[in-house]
Amino acid sequence: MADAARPARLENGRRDLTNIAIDCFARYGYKATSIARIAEAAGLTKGAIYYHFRDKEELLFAAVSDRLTQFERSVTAQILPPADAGRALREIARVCLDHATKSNHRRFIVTLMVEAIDTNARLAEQFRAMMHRFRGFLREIIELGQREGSFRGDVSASVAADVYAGAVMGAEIQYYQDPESFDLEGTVNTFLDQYVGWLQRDHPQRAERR
Amino acid sequence: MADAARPARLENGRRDLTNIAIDCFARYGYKATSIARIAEAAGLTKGAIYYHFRDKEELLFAAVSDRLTQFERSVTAQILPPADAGRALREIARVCLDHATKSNHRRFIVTLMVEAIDTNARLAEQFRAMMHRFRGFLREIIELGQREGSFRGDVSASVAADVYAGAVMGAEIQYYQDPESFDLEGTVNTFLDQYVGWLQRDHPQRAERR
Amino acid sequence: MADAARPARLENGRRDLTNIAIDCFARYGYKATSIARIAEAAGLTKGAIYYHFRDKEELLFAAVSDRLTQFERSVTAQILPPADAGRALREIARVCLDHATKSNHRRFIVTLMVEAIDTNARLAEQFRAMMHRFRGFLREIIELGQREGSFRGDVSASVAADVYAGAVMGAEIQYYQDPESFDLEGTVNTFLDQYVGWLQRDHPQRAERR
Amino acid sequence: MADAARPARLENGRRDLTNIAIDCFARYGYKATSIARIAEAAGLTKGAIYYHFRDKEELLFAAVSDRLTQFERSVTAQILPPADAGRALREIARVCLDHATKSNHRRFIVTLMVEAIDTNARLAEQFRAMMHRFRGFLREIIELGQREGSFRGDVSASVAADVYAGAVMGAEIQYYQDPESFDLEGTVNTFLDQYVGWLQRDHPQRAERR
DNA sequence: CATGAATGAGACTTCATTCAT
DNA sequence: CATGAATGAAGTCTCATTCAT
Repeated sequence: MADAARPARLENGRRDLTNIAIDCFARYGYKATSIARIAEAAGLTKGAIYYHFRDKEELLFAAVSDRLTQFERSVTAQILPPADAGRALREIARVCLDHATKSNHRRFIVTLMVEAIDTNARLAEQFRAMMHRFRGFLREIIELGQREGSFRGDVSASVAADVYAGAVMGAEIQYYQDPESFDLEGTVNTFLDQYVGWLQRDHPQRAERR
Repeated sequence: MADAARPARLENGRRDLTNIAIDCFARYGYKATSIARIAEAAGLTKGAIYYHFRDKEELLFAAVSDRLTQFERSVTAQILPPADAGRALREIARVCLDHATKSNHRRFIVTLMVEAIDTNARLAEQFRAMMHRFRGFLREIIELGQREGSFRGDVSASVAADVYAGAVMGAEIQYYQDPESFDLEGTVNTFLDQYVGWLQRDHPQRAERR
Repeated sequence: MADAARPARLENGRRDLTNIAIDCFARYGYKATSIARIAEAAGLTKGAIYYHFRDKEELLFAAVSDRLTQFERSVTAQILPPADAGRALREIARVCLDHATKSNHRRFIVTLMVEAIDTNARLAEQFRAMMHRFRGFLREIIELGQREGSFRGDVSASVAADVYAGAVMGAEIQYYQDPESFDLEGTVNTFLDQYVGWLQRDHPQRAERR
Repeated sequence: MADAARPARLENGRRDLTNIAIDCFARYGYKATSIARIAEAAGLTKGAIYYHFRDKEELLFAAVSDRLTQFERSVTAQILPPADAGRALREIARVCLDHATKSNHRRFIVTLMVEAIDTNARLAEQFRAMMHRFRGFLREIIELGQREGSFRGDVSASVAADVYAGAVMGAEIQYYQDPESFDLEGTVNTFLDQYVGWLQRDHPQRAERR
């Protein structure tokens, strides 16, 4: 199709392809992104893709793994060392919001995470694991705060982590759904105020019921 | 899902079909559910489906509308009249959890809500509107609490509603992702304690130091 | 679908339907006109059409027969009695042009006449017969002219009729193809001048040098 | 139609396919020719057709373009240089009759040309353009005759071209409609006698009225 | 007479995937 | 490594037609 001298667009095979692929996936959705589209975006033919990846699914998997790794790195990298647990929780939320608003990749990942639940077992497992690690990371921070004494000790760090993860993700989704009018930052900040306030309140004596 | 004894032929045309359809969609996902599959499940031929619905998309739309209406009804019906704002918020969450755990329809709806964002403009709009109504409903309850004096007046009822909606939805998604090991009820209850506690604290009458 | 009191649109079944049908056919073409479309245009349901006509094809056949009859009537009615053969030929052309430019029915008929050739044997036969009658009619006029002595006797009236029929039809088609810029009237008039001139020239009584 | 020995697999992709396709179209009509039929005739699968052509329509378009080009080539090739304008007009008619009687492709083209008018805008435009070129070609020949002095100068070369094109096409259609009994050659020859005679008659003084 | 529901066959089209060169 | 050509299965949709009520 391309005659004569076409500047070879790719140099390191797989890696470049996953980047291009996730771009396409993020723009059109997984199903609606045909191999042909990715191939075209990469300046290759479909056959070439199959040299690098057994499957469309494997391509997706690789692409998602890439992004996930990047995300996890950017969370842990910027947080450590978490001198102050409260501040750390705010930092993590900031990183999430950053990702959420700066490109559509994060949005695709979240979308896919939900989609994959009943669609792609292998991917679902990967996401499950990622969320598991994420919540584990949060839990550690909360436990740290508890050990430090800045966080109350009468709450399950584990459940608290779940609440946090859910609140941030739920806010994100509302934002994706309606970016024009949903105030993502305000919502998350309000949540953080309330959440961190709750964790820091030190009334072991005052039992919460139910 | 199909109630009791279905007499080989459908009687309520569209209505029955949307029920059957959403069952299939919920089990296999939208894309993976072929018209043929729905037709078979309904004991009809493909053509019959197209007699009732112009499109696969319209069938989805109708099916989703049905469910949404049902959900909204079950929320408003069981809540009104909301004598006590705090209790009302807990009730709503209970209804959501109920739907979330009793059938896969709700799960499908939530999944689809995310999927549709970049996939189906008309549906996305419907979900946007539904979420809008839902948050509006929550906001009214919160404002009621504020007027009653049981909720603090120094927070934006609107943002508070967003926080609530996000936290519940985020928890649900984590549960859908990992129903075996994610403690949905615990997470939501913990959130509610903290959230309602936050709303009830600090209102004029009740002095608070620090 | 139609509730309560709908003003019965049709009174004499078949006849009304053929009129409506040919309107649709002329607008969208035969294949592209579904029974549903005709039914809707008639304010009926598909089933009702099948009460009156065995087939879509029969409906077309009946509709075409109607039009053809009308056309033939309008040709013979306005021509008779053909005092002057030359003038009669001009009259006939005028009638054709009239039909050609005043509605899209004639255009549909011509289109269909060509289409039907390899598509619909029964219809093709009907058109063949119609053209046969038309050419026969022309031939008679020419023979009349020959007997009268106003037309030359050394040409086959039959072939002359064929030439005439073809020239008019060919002009029409060019016009249908490009109504904006094809000068139908001019073309046919020029043809008639030349054709009638040819028929009138050289006949025995009327000496002609060179 | 496919020349000589086709080695089980096609070699010239598109070109071969257009040939096979037009064969099918000419035999069964456009609508009645399914992609499956063409694929089978080509010894390929449906998918292969879609590799080469985006659409059934594009396949038709390509096939028609091919034929049209061939026709135009065979007209211009065999005519040039038109030493004698009168003879050239007879030659062109001969080429048309040749095409008309030797294969059903020409017949299909003419049929389609009429069908396409209200059915396929792009194709209609192509036919319009072709007819435009054809009439232009004829006009030039007539003008040549006029400059040479062998044709009378008091007629519009343009309208004369239209008359010629229509008469030949109209004769053809009558022939297609009834090949057994319609005398195509006789009709066209009679027309040519009369037409060329008319053009050659040099009476500027003898005005034709209306 | 007419309707509404349903059928069934077939059409077009898409796409992941394969493979010889 | 890469391409171009091809496959084959599946999917969505259309439509003439039938029939019980």
